[in-house]
Amino acid sequence: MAGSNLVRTRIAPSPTGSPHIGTLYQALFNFAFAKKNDGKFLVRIEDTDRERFVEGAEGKIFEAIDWVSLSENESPRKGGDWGPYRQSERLSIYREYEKDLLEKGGAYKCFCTKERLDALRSSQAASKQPTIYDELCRKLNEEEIAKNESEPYVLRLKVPQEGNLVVRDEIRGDVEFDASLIEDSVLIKTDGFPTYHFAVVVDDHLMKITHVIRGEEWLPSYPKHVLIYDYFGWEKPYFYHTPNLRNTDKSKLSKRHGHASIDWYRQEGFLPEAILNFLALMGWSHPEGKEEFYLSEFTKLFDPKDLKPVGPVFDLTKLEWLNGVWIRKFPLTELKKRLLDFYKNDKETLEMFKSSHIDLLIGLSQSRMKKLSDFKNLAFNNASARDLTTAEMKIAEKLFNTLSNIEHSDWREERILNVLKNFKNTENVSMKEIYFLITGREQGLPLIETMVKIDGREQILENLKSRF
RNA sequence: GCCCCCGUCGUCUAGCGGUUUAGGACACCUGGUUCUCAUCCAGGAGAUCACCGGUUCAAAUCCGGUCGGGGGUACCA
Repeated sequence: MAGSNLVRTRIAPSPTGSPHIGTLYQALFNFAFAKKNDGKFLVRIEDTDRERFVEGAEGKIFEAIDWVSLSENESPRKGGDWGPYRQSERLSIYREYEKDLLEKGGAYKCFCTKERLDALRSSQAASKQPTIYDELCRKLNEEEIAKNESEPYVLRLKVPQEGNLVVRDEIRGDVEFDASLIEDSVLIKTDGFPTYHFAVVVDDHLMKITHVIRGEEWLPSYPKHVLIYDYFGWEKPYFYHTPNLRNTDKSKLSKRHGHASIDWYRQEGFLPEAILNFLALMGWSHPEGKEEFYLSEFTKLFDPKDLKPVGPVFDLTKLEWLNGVWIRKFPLTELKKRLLDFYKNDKETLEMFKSSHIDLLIGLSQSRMKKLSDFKNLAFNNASARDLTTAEMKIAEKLFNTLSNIEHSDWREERILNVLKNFKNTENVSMKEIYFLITGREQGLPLIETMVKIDGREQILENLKSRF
């Protein structure tokens, strides 16, 4: 490819809001494939839309990339040989290639005003056949080009008026388009900024991208990109159009219907490992049918051509399960680190981490957490779920008396267990009820261990007494 | 409307013409372990492979059509 066998991939996010989970999805594939081939993975910021530009959004994209450890080799922040990596800083480059394209006959200047364009486009014939509209427009502009030379214009791609355009997608095979149905798209806007179509091609070529792995929403405009490559006489990279992640109602994963923002997953206490693992399972499957694997393993196995073209529904329930799997997989020290980081802005909870029992609490919570956010409630919430009924109060009082009979020095696990079992039989109550009486909760950390190692005799007795 | 892509349990998927009574995972249900819950273990239910037609001795697997879903149709990406 392009005079070198070094694989180079990229993601090209737009700084238009909080980073989207779909960006991570693309990043994962591009990162993995580059790594597999000892290539380079880069991040290019596509900030050509000044209307939708959001200050600070770029920083959040990199924050997300760092969070999941999909670190890039080249980018605006890391630099590289083929920068700048921000499109807004490449305007002069596009201008240069505009001239080139014009000379090669691949594009033309269009001086049409918005009004004239709308009129052309809305004519009945043109609305069905862009070719007609394009033809009119080309003719008008040819006549006017000399006298309008100083007026603002738009650069438009010259799409053939007839014939088929066949493009190759490495996942689906050849895809055929009718050229007469493709509009002469705008390549450079009046504000001097390029549109996506022009900028991607120029940049991917200049940045020596060998494999373009991008969302399937680009498939319909793919022939335009190919046209540009061909006009320039450039070698094309391989293209893979990945399926889009879907909401439960099958629509494209959006902020409206689902959880599209990476921030949300982070705030909920999902682990980067689990998210990546889960994302890898969308459209791809492990050759041995494994469900849980490390990024490093995925990186060795992944080939974008194995991707399924079907848009997968993003199933939060399975992600939660997988997150639990990863939480259980961690050694205690690692889990503690993650927890500490997760609660770093929650002063009150952070204070609780100073408890001398913290390691025990984490250990006991580990198999009971699906998300890091579950820990707080599991380990530190002592509030009763509800008040006791009068019948329960009677039993609670008996239980209190029974427990009180255990001497402080005898407050050991096996002793308590025996007493409780005995109580259960004589009073004909279930262990579940006893658990509730003592803890005030329907479920939670193991009862006896917490009674001995965490709360202690006095605390338990005091709590129990307050309930009746 | 037009163009393009897609269509296996509710969801993620295996399957690439015969080894398939279509396999695994999540979720769900049952049982076991257990001081509650969870973990863990064992088992169960769940898909006429969207539908119709064709090719073939043989089709979830190949072809065509229909329907359904998604995406695109911007001086947004």
